[in-house]
Amino acid sequence: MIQDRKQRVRRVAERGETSESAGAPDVFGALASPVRRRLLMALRAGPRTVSDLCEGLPVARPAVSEHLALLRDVGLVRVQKRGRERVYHLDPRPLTEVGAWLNVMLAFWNMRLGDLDRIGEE
Amino acid sequence: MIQDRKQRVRRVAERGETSESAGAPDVFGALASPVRRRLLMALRAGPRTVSDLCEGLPVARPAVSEHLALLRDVGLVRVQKRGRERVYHLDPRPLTEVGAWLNVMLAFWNMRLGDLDRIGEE
DNA sequence: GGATCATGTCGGACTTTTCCGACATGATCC
DNA sequence: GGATCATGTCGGAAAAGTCCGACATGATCC
Repeated sequence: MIQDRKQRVRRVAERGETSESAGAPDVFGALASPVRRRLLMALRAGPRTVSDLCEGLPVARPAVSEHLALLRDVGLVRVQKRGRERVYHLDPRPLTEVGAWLNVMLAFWNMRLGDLDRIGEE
Repeated sequence: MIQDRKQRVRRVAERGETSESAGAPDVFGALASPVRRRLLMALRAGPRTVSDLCEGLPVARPAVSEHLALLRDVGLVRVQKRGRERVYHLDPRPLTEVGAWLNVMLAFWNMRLGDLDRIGEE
């Protein structure tokens, strides 16, 4: 999460930068917010409208709307118009990037589990 | 990553708040920074001193030092004094929290893989 | 002891994020 | 058409994050 969403979008639009060079928030950044993680968890049960998703959350609707926009940017959710509502669907495919990264780290763990004991607390 | 590290530490110290209520950065927040992810990846190969870890990174040493402090706070690394150096070790155990969270999300995916096709782009 | 090296931390600048109230848009209902 | 509902977006404030130069600390070496 290197940059403001508005700024980034503007820079990509005005100067033809790639999302990459403009510092697009990545999946890891998207998961950094507890609110966004709760949104994703809520969507696990099925598609939901924005109003539905707002319930039980500690922030007001505009904030939720922006969190959803960020999740949209990184591809974790998709929208469907339905009348005057927007229905959000979960799309967990970008999470495989996190999974892959994690596997690399935990592979190390499995291979050297015993090492942890030898690490002094100083 | 809800709060400034210095502030949080102060609040925990002065007012007896738990790390939880003071909004301690969690593992997800720790992984949000590319620099921190690179640090963890570098530590995969084995223990490293701070100077070693600084090489090839796009930021100066004080920044690296603070990133390491945050990783220490969430338990992803441990330190060992060795002479005038500090040797950092990887401790991937907190990553299991991320792994567990991810499994819940991806379980959904496996169970409803076909649904993705039916989601309209609008 | 004094010089040097490795590292942590402080002070402050700058950027990004988060959040909200207010307004804009577009669909629905009467 | 006008009222209403669901949602997005803007403007701006407040908080958090990131980064660096400068200084502090503590170990080593002479």
